[in-house]
Amino acid sequence: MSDAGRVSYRDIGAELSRRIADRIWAPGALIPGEEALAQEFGCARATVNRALQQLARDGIVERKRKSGTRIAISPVREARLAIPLVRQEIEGKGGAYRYALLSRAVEPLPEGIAARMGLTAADPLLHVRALHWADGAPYQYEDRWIDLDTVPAAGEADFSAVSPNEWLVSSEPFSRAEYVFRAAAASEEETALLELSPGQPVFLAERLTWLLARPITFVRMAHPPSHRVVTRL
Amino acid sequence: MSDAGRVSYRDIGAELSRRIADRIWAPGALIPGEEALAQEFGCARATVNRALQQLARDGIVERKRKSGTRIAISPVREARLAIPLVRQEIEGKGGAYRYALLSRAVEPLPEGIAARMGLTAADPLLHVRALHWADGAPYQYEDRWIDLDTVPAAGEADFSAVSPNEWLVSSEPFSRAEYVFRAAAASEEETALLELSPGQPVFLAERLTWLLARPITFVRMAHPPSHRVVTRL
DNA sequence: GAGTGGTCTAGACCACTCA
DNA sequence: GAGTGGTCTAGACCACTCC
Repeated sequence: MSDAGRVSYRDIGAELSRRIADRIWAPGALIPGEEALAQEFGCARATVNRALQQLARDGIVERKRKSGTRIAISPVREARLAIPLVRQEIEGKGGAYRYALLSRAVEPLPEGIAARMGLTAADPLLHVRALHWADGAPYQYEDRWIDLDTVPAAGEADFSAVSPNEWLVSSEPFSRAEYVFRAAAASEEETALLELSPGQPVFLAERLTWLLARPITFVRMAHPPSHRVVTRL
Repeated sequence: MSDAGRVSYRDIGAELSRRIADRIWAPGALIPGEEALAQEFGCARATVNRALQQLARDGIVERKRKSGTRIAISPVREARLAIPLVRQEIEGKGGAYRYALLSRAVEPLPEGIAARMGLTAADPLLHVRALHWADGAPYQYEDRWIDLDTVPAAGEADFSAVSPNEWLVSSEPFSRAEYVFRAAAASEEETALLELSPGQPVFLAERLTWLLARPITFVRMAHPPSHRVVTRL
């Protein structure tokens, strides 16, 4: 037995990727079935299957039963975007993290945010505003609304030491979220808090989180224009 | 045999997720080994393994040989960001797509971009500028540099009918790409082309693509502030 | 050394989809 | 109906890591 020569799903994935890159199989082309590839590589079909499933997850190929596996025409590749806590994000870059609570009050929900959360405007929600610094410079202004019906325990938390970001993650770990990234002109408040010059834009990341069908929190995170969101594929 | 009652890796993933959500296993906790879970669920270890690998990919658990599997303390969940072609992006939303080439010339590479591409400033590269519309409104201004040493065929393409975006995707495989999202004040050119009011910001997506160690292309895509990048997790 | 996850195999049956 | 991928099994051995 050639134990050392055992074929791995990585080997197969690499070889298939090479063939695609080298245009041996052009975009749109149908490639051999799993059985045939297993024979060619001298391995079990399950091993080929695993390699192909990975390529399919990465958007390199498209698979359909009965039809077979094709090279994706336009590689709608998916980027993976890690979304850490602000503190981890800053400390991960070697920066010094500082946090301060700006305000905390139960207030009526503004209409625009109510619509996005699927709630009624003027419903009372917990409104928390906070600022995060990296190395002494303003890094993120956090403007958050929390539904106390869904997360009653948030009513007891005072957020002066632990940011609502971290508090929520550690108390409600498992939920569905939607992120929106966009650019906007900085409001007066944002200009002041982030120490911007007038007219500078902000980078906005807005996150909406649900626990099952109930909204937990909506947060708007404003960053100075030096902010970068980086991803690789 | 209860064929209908066969246990799927999805069932196991769902049940484990439920236990995590219900805090039966708190963040940081060590969960039973694969062997034990396989016995509990009455299935093969491979099935449990597949479920756990998926949870690990999603950042829900962390696995280490010998140590076992733990619930992730802070779910640094990864968002998946689909990166389609501009045309697909627009048509996928039901919009009418239009494209026009603005300019195409071999020019010396500006210093800032040369540094990011790992090239020497003043190297001659193909500079292509183009505009993409959705439903008659400017959607994206594309400002692209292409390394003709790596992609000589681009010298023959005229890009008047097919955007460089689509041409490159369908003719040149790439091995690695890096995206940067950020906000910036619109330049005069961007203000004019995207039909913005003075002082409005733009949303920038910059993409750098390599074939092995060689840079293929750098592109800066500027969108009006109405643009949204949306992702779920 | 020993425990736990990582991977491969050979075979089987199922599920979807095309013709 | 038939072809192709999707999944599960039972068993085996390997690889990493903690002690």
